[in-house]
Amino acid sequence: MKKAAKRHPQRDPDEERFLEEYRPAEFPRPSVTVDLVILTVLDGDLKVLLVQRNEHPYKGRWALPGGFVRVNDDRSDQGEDLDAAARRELEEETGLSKQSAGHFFLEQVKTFGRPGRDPRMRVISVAYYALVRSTLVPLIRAGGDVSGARWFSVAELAREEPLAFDHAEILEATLAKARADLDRSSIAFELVPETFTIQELRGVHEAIRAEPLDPGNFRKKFLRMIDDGHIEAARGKRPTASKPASVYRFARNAV
Amino acid sequence: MKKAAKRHPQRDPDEERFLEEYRPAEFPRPSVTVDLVILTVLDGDLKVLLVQRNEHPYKGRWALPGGFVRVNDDRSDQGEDLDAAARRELEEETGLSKQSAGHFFLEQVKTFGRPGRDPRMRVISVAYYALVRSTLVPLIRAGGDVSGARWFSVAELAREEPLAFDHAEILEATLAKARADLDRSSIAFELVPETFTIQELRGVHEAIRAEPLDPGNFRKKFLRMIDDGHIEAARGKRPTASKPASVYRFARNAV
DNA sequence: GCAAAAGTGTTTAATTTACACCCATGC
DNA sequence: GCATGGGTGTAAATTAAACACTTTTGC
Repeated sequence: MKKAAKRHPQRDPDEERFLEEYRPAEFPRPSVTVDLVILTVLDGDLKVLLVQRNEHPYKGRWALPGGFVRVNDDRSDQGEDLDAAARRELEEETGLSKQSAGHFFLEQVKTFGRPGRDPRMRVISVAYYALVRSTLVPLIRAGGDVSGARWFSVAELAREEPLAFDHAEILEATLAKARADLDRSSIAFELVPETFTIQELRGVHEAIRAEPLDPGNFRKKFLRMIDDGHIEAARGKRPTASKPASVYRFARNAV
Repeated sequence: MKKAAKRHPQRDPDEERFLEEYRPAEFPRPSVTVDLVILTVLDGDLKVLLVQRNEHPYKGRWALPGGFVRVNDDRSDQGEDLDAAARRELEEETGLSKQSAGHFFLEQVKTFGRPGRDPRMRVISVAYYALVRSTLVPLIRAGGDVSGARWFSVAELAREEPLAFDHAEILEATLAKARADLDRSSIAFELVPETFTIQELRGVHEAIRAEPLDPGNFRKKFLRMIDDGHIEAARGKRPTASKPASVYRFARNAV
């Protein structure tokens, strides 16, 4: 990150004067929020964290957690970055801090701004999705300062109660992106423990794609990832209902 | 589109009263703009439309076209949709109207909101990319009301003058998305004429991926798309430097 | 012993990649 | 006639998909 003062070292005096005298125009502005789709895979089931609204509008409905992006027009401090706002919301909502729980996967999905999506005022919302290891889930209920937060199975959500605002649409777009990212990026490793078995990783893939995968074929793909250096063997075995399984680790230093 | 009055038919009187009395909070709000990455393929070269800034900041630099999203807080009219704002900008910038030139491909890329990206004030910008057939390009110069607009070869841009704001970053993210979309979606057809030859389509792929493709192998993939019903033969031949080539058409009615 | 899941192998088809080569046309 | 690029074919390597089978554990 560059310091604010050094951001435009090449600025000429003419421009300097322009900016000193500049006053933001009086055009109406929208509110801007970040909405979070926080996902985890628990018992082979894809789950999303929702909060219940206790104010109008959509009072009583379940909604994605989110909040306003902190902004202002001071030249020396224009507020927080979008990513920072999302990360702040994530930590507030889960009660997990970067220190206590390592890094979180967090990525922008899309921005939603249909007029009328919030009846109170014009709100434009930047949607992010976060992936949380199921090993951290038990910590969340304890730490979260927002009561009325609950994990919902994504599969069951469809036929349960409708979500607030356009959050069903946001969730849908996020799932589509997550499914696409699954093949192209390493997001699956964000949802398994530090070390994991082949079947655990397969479970994550199955949960996100919402369809079963052939264990034998998945294994072959997995072994290929070992050859490519993306995955490496770890020590120990994982006890299962039957034969104990070998555990592996994601090789962060991609070849 | 639903009518505003019917948007929440289920709203209860309690909520109705809440909304009547609701006054938007006094939190600072950012300006929100849309920035457009307008792409075309001309002579096998990927090009982007830029405008020269004639005001501070970044006076004289080249920038992506863009503008403010029109918003307000009236319950009956909260302003225009993000997609609509992008489409309006596109039509203003190119001088092409939907009527005169058919539809345009236009899709959201990502939202950029780093503090300080605009030194005047806090600006959050939703980036879109548009694809324009090269057959329409000649119309653009004539119709565009913005003078100082020019097509730049994307390949050459890197070593030419730097862009205004964070527009180099926006362009980079857009190119990455376009390359990813190329395999998964039918964007290539947005950049060839209504009927096209195999080589013309290959030229588009090569321009976006910035690398040559084997003509024979590309042909096989092309023929497979015919088998799948995505492409169909069209009447006529296209004269070339040598043997005339068969022309095809994109089958909109995907099977 | 038996169920359950780990782990292995086989077969077929489809796809990718790297080529060589023929053929029709404009000049 | 000959260069140019359209159009065709071949062979190896990799990947996807379907499925049968063997092994090791807990109970």
